[in-house]
Amino acid sequence: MDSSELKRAGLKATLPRLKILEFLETSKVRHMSAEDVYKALLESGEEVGLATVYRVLTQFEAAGLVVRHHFEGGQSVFELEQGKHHDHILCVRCGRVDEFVDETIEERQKKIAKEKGYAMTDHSLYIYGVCGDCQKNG
Amino acid sequence: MDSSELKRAGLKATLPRLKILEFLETSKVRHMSAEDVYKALLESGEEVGLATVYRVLTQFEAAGLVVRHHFEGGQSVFELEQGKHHDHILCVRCGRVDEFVDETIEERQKKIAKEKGYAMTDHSLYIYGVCGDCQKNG
DNA sequence: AATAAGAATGAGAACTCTTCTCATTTTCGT
DNA sequence: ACGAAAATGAGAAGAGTTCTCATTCTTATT
Repeated sequence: MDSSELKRAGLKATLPRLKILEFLETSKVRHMSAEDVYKALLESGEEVGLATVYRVLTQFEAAGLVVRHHFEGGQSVFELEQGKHHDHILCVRCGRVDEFVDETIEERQKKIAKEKGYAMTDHSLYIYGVCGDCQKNG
Repeated sequence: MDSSELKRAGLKATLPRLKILEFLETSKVRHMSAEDVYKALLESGEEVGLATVYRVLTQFEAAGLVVRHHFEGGQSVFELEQGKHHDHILCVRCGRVDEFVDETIEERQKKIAKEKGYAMTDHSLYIYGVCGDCQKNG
């Protein structure tokens, strides 16, 4: 396990943090709730408390290692930071998540914020729909 | 009090529903949580249970009288339906909420959904920032 | 490598928002 | 006005998340 990423983020290289980071980096699923991370670690035999998972994910978010999303459904979803901003389109049927970037939308948002007199700090855009597979399968 | 709106929406004209609807229609604040509605009714001497407020707002949403938003911060916020779709820009400092419509963004969203193979059902766009007043005052 | 000080962890309590349960009350067609 | 069906209110319960605090781990220093 490599602790340099944590150190670079200003976090001590503790075992739980290393395990969580490693899991996020090796998982094929990119968007996970705290509970998802907790369960996955348990199943792979790692002993990490749920409170720690929440704490660590929040720290990772503050450190910019991870991005937190508020998809519909109430619980936070975390995603490894990949450097490039993107928005999400999700399937309301199966929960699938796809990503996209649209420069035109980005520009319009900046324009709107300026027009309304806001200093824009952030934005979130979610498109909901039924994905191709779910349209076929009923 | 006018019960025709409720009847039109397929809901019995009960006292709690009338009071809640009237409150939503006369309030100057347009975006309110269930708790906000509950407290406001209490203060004006109306006896309505919190569970009923939640239930009724959810029914109003299903009936299309009201739109539910998931602003950051965990709790649902409700807004009287005004016929015309719009998105929101909110101040992270004072909580102020402004509305906007941008046809270009709407179009791009449809295009993206189509490209990704989704049958779009809905979308949510929130811009966060610091409003003009808050920029001046610190 | 041992130590000591401070930070992090884990278990469960606690908290917030929301929904559920069910006995009681209200609505509305007749 | 009556009665069946629906709605309400109070509190319990549930989901997700944060907090508390005693114990354990990390790391800088010997």
